[in-house]
Amino acid sequence: MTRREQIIKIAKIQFRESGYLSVSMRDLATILDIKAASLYNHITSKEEILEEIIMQAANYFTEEMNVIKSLESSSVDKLKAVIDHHIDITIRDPESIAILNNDWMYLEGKVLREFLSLRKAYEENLRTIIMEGVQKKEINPQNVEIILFSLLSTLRRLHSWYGKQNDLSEYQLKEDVPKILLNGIVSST
Amino acid sequence: MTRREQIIKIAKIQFRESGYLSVSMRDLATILDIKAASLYNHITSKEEILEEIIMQAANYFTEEMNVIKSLESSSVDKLKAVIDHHIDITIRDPESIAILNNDWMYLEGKVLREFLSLRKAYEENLRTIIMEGVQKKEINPQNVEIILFSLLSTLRRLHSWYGKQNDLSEYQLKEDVPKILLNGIVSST
DNA sequence: GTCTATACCCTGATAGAC
DNA sequence: GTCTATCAGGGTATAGAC
Repeated sequence: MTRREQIIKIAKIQFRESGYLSVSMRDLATILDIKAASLYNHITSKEEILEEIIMQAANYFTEEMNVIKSLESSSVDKLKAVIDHHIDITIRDPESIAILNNDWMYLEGKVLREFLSLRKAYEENLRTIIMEGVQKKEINPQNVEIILFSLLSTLRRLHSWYGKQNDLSEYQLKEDVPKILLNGIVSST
Repeated sequence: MTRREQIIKIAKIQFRESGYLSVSMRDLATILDIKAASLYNHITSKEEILEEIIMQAANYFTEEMNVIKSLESSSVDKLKAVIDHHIDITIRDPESIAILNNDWMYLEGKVLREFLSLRKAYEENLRTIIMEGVQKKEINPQNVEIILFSLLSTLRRLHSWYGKQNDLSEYQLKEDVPKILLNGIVSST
């Protein structure tokens, strides 16, 4: 692992734990047992670290959404694929997901605009899936925006309930989250 | 309105917009058209402002939960009451809710411990309501932790979809959010 | 109650020796 | 590639005049 990769690995852990603004370059350097100035031989700025972490995750979401869009499945199966994908990436890389969701607003300029564009496109694609499901009567004819909001709110916070102590297990996430999101809570009998 | 109340009112708006750490005392002072030093005649520290905003909201949640606990209703009606209450307070005071959910980790010492204690008790009470609902077969026999997580994730992010432009309306929140959270998305016909 | 002036600390980042 | 030394700027907060 290169020094650069080490820096980003440590930054992921620290940013997730304390937030981007609360972690200083000196903090990162101390953990790596070097001086803060030495970090700048491997990265050009603190923000560059944030950009790399967030945009890598954002691009991954975009790619997966493009795959799901082109599936020839029912709308509910597409929704299920979106949910499964969120769960998978949350289990595999909870730090990146936490940072993407908590600290994206500290991106600047062109990168911020690019991030917002990807995010908007992702939401728009998910909205389309839901709308088609309503049209085909696979999905209850309720407010599409609320369904979108409720789904994304839960999926985007998965990281905060996974990967620490006495939290949800991988099995629980994969088995029960899709059921509850799609089928609801209240018994229909 | 006293100067102190003015300071807290401005702080609520700014903290919600930019985050606690990104708003400086100089920022608050500039908006009030005074110098930063003058703020300290009305408050003792920046953190005191945060504490007042968050603990007021947290105590309010606690009081409401105590009312709901003692209702003689079905578990589903209690859940509905919890959801309605979140929606009401989000509509009435979105700034406080946003700050509570985004910036509670910047509380320190005794106040932080008090906050975490209230939060834990709130979750425990909600967990009990869900468990009783499962026992009485009002609620689907699925993982209680997942139901709790999914519900709280959505309710705690309501503020981010309300109160800016082209977002959810008050009517949409009150009408559709409870339905979707309780009854799910997928058509059961 | 507000001001000016300032103390003190921490931040991201750079220059240049080794 | 890491170091020491340092800079410029921003942060919270205080002292004391008015």
